[in-house]
Amino acid sequence: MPRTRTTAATITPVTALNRPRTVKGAQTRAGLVKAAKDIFERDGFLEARISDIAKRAKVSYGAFYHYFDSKEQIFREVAEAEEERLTASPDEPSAPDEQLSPHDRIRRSNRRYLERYRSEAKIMGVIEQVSRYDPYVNAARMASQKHFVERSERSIKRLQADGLADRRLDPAIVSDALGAMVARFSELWLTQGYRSYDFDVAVDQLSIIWANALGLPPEPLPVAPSASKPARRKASAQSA
Amino acid sequence: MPRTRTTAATITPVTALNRPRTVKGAQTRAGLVKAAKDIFERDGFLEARISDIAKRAKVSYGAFYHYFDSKEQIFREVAEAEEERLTASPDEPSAPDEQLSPHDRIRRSNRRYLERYRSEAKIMGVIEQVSRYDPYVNAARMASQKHFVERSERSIKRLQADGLADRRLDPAIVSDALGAMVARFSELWLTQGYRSYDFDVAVDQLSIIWANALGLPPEPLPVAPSASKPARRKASAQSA
Amino acid sequence: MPRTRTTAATITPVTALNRPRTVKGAQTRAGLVKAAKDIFERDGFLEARISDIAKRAKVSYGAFYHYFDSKEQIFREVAEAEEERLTASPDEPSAPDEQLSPHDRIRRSNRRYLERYRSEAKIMGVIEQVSRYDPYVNAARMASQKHFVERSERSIKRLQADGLADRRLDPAIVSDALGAMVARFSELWLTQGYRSYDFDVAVDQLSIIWANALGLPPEPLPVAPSASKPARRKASAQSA
Amino acid sequence: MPRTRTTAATITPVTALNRPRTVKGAQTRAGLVKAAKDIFERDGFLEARISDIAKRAKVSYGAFYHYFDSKEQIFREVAEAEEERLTASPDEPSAPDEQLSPHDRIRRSNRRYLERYRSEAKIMGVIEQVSRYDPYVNAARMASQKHFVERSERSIKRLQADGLADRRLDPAIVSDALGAMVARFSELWLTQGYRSYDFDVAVDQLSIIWANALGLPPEPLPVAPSASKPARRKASAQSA
DNA sequence: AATGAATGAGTATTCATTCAT
DNA sequence: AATGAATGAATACTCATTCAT
Repeated sequence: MPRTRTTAATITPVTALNRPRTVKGAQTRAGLVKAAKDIFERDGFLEARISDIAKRAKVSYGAFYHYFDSKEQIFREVAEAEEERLTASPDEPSAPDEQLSPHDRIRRSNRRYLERYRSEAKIMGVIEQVSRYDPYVNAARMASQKHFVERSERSIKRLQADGLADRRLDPAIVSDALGAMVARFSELWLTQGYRSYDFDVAVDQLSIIWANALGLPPEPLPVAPSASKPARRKASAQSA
Repeated sequence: MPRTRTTAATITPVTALNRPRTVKGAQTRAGLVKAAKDIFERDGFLEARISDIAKRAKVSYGAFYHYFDSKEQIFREVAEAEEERLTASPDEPSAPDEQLSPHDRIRRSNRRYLERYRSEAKIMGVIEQVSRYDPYVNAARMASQKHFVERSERSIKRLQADGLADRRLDPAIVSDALGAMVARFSELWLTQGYRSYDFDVAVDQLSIIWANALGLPPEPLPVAPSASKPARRKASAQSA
Repeated sequence: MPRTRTTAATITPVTALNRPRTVKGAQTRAGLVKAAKDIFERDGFLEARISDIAKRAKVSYGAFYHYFDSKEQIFREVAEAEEERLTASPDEPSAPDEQLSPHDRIRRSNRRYLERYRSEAKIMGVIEQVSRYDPYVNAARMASQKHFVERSERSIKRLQADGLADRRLDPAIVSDALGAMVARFSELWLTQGYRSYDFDVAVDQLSIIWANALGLPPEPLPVAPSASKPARRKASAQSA
Repeated sequence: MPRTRTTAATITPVTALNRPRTVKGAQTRAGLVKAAKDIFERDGFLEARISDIAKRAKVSYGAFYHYFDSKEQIFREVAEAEEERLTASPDEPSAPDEQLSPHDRIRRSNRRYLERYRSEAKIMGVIEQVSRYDPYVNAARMASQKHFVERSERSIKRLQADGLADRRLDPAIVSDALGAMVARFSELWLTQGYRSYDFDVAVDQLSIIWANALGLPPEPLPVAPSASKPARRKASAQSA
């Protein structure tokens, strides 16, 4: 097929792709994946040319097809790697969850997501695009989203059981909705250049929305003994 | 150029090539738009063929180009019509806003959005797709989103001024975020078949999240004077 | 698919080919078929290039695909036309069959076949080639062969019923075998340049074999009253 | 040139690139030939992939090219082996030819040919295919055919000299034609699945045609002294 | 002897768009 | 207004063959 028709129907190809069996082969393959990501970031999926990928990896046209079946396939590999990165456990063990207040856990989780999204914003934008017509990429996107949503869902259930969260909330829908909020907000803000916010402010605001939405009791003030008006906290939060 | 690549750079003016000057011409043009929508719904933007559109409109190849410059252009027209439909004022004048409680206004607004999204879910899915690579369509999508967001923003400001909404909230970010939540939740649920929810439950839950997020004071019970526990309200809210 | 893989599995394509709807279109299409035959004769099927066909027909690349789906398809059309030519009724009504002796009918039939095969020997050679890997072309080849075989079969049955042909013969197998003989002999002689025979001699010899094979009684001498030795006839037959 | 088009012009010498010098090498080479035959039988020549041949022989890509120049070359070797098998002298010395009647010799010869063709029908079909575009394979096919034809030709001459065969027959043409008949009938019947005949019946019928064609005097009944009607012989012939 | 990574020329095919009628 | 024939640029993909190890 001379022209890639990005069809949902395209099922996994018959031709098995070659797994590299030597160190050199593994390097070549890795180089292709790296090059592909660069090209996809630069040109988007549709405009990306296999020839450009091969050229940037400094290998021949054929080398590409030695390891990959198609542009779709290498993109899926790039996308999967990104989704894994997005859901990976943090490198530093950090404070154990138990020590943190619900508010802090929400904040930490949102910050982490936004930081990771931002650091790979360009390719995330392309993944968002492709996920709308490649069911495979969409599945990977969904799997990653599910990771966050299920964590929220468990957390919401626990908070409800503890009498800390609004009992009217359906944990499944609410975690979907809040997950959708963060994901779409990230895309809008970080890949589509829609308005520009201060990073810390955005983290803070999303976290307030999240905590409020769950109906969490007001957060005890971090350090100072008194100070009760919410309006005051705003400033301190933004400066964080 | 025999073939237009769907390039982000291609931003042609909206002006249609030929405005029909006769009744028959207007019919032909309208038939093409109608046919295009059907084909886009069936095949998506990338897979849609001008030939299929012309065939379905029962006109020739050339007739298409008599009225439209390109596939992009006719899609933009379809997309714009949808966005307008989404943001249109309700047909029935309904109760004046002033009469409604903030909670009810939120609920009504969410219900209207979800209803409209659902009734055209198929083409909305395609618009979501195309908006990721056609800046013009994206602009239309954003304009429609802005419509909702700005309304929320004004509303949040007013509620904050009235001491009814959490003052820590930045109205701009929050309205963006909540708008993102509803938009993305709609897409996930109504076009990507991700889980399936009861329509009324979904409206209700999104509205609770929204009201909670703004920190609105608890809603007075609709009819009965007493009954204070939130848990009880759940049932009545769902039946709304 | 950038490279034609001549696969037996290739089923009829989904894309309907365009039927010409104007006189000009019909001319273009016919020109392509003519050009294709020339190119196939010159280069064989595998080596033939669509671009060469289009060039020779003095139309663009796209014009080819306006009327045909693939190289296979246009070849099939060329092949079918040849097979039809091979089995077509003679232009001149000629002497009615009833008037002819069995020997003469055999001779006339063989002559006609060989003449027709010879006049299109080049393309027949290509058809023989392609019929070995394109089941569709093979089917056309078989259909034409069947035409001759069934005629022989009926004839053999009649001759057996009349006591003129060897009753041990199974009409189906024998007509297949004699049909195979003439077909393969034609290919060997006329397309593969295997030995070179005088045309009339070849017709005569094949016809003698055929008549002998059926066990027909000796043919009464054409003109002369006596002369009984077969050997003598040879000369006169060859000169026919 | 990275890719050899199967061109009629490509006539490379038979000399193998590397004759194996060790036992192991000879095994590898033999394994490749065996694997090649399997793959050619399964996929045909055009669809056969060197990679599949190497895989089936459980050796690497490079090993193939250590022993063979090209796909053409290994096919030629496979084809030659088949043609040799087809023309090989029978294993059992059998009754000396002199003892057999002309009818019996014809029958024995046809039976042997059909048996051998049938036992390797799959690869014979591929050889028929390739012989139409590889002149080298065609030459091998012709050589084998010539083997039979020349034997027939000598036999016909002898029978004519003995007054047993129709003197009008030109031994060269007739042996070509009858050889063509048996060869093509075999292909049609045994590789193309055209009708299906009982093996013994087919041998018998071809032999009757052959004997009749030569104008041999009727065969004396095998055992019994009397019984003169030809029709009766059919049964006994079939049981042969 | 053997491995398998790397090469890259060669071509069918698509389909938006133009234009003569 | 409408037809539909004609255009042709653009590219993914194959796989025989080479070659460094």
